Amino acid sequence: MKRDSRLSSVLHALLHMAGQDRPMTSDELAACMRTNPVVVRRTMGLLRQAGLVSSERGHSGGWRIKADLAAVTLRQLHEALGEPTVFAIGNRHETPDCLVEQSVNAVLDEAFAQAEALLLERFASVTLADLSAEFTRRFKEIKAPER
Amino acid sequence: MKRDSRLSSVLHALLHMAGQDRPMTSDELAACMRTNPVVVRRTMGLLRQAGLVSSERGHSGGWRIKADLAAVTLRQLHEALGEPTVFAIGNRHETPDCLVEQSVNAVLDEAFAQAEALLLERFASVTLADLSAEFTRRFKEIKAPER
DNA sequence: AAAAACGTAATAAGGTAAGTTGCATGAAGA
DNA sequence: TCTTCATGCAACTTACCTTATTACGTTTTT
Repeated sequence: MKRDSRLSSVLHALLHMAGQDRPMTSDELAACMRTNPVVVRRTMGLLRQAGLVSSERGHSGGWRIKADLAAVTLRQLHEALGEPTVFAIGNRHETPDCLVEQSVNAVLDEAFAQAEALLLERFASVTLADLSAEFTRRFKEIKAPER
Repeated sequence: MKRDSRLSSVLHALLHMAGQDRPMTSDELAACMRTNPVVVRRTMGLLRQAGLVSSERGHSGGWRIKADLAAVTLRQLHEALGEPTVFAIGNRHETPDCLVEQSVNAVLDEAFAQAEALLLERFASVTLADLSAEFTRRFKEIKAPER
């Protein structure tokens, strides 16, 4: 199954943008992420709708982070992307007539709901600032390994 | 996104089989699940490889549950199906060069790993017997509602 | 005016689960 | 033994979804 990698993509993009003072263009971000600038616009457009980034057209235009890095959680980004389906596994029929299947669905749904709740809770606990710190930590580790 | 519904399917099938003394044919199961008998054979074949069901050919052949209902967990079934990918969301690149992307991946992977662990733990805690009991409960509730 | 950038719609490409067809094989019953 | 009913299996098709691409319009700066 083809997995939705937009959350991963926008995080990558936002962290690169965070290190810049000037706006970054869709072409620059696309080059970073090995994708197409139109895909970048489409995805970043969703973040703009959520008020997390802004875009400017014309010369020296591009994308800018609008929010405080410490105030943006992965969960907000997930929501900005339209809360895409989390699981690649699911029930065969959503509202079956068969009582057996209803029972199966109920039990599976409960398990999936718990796992999704945990995932979203984890997402809510991580901010862009945290990610940035994680990057800094890794960067230092590479420059001064085996301390 | 197209979701893998085989776990849901086999649970449905197994519960129907559990209520029967005779083997059930792929055609019968396919009719229950509104699918194709070949799909049933493909999926049930995986359970047979795991030793959970047996199949017999020819007249009065079909599928039978080999194991004790109380001894088979959803997790075992998930494993029998080849442990299909749980999440519909994932990293853009699995082993990126970019240190930023590595950091993003690491944090996301951690969250996904926790959620998957919880899901599998839930799966491990539910047996076919539990599902059967859930069905019985629902069945009684319908026959004697608002007690 | 030209160049650089985003905005958006429409379409193609690529991958995966599920569905379908066809034929071989084996077991039971007439 | 012959027919029927069942699984086994391979090959192919269909459906759907994400991502990529193409094309054109619009806005802003130089």
